[in-house]
Amino acid sequence: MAARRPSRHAVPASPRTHGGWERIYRVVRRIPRGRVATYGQIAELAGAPGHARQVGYALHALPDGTAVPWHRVVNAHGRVSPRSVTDWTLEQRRRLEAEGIDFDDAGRLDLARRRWRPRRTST
DNA sequence: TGCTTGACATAAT
DNA sequence: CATTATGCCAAGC
Repeated sequence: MAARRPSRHAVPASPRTHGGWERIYRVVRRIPRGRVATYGQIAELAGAPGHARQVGYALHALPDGTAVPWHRVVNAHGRVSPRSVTDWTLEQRRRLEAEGIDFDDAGRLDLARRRWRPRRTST
């Protein structure tokens, strides 16, 4: 599909220059297939409660084709966060549906049922 | 060096 | 349900 990168302004991420995104990616990678987590949840698990916005920024900085399951991160409303390039928003939803997650007419998924619940913050 | 922007969240209105 | 305000912080310009 749209194998186009959304990079509109910031291309990130030289694996070396990255400041602390690594911490965030590590948490996102733990999200199991068929489960989702919210930005705020990721921030908290990453040890940075309240930094939800930075989580979004970090995911934005990911290169396409990354191993990080960025599509499993949705906003607190249980919806796929609308971004600048619609194609990728649809791609995210498509991937989630492929993992068995269903959306209602309002474009929301059942967070209460699909939310990832890790036992602990990481050991 | 300093202001603006942005895959967000939460509370208040 | 939508809008506004505030917190957070890295990257762009």
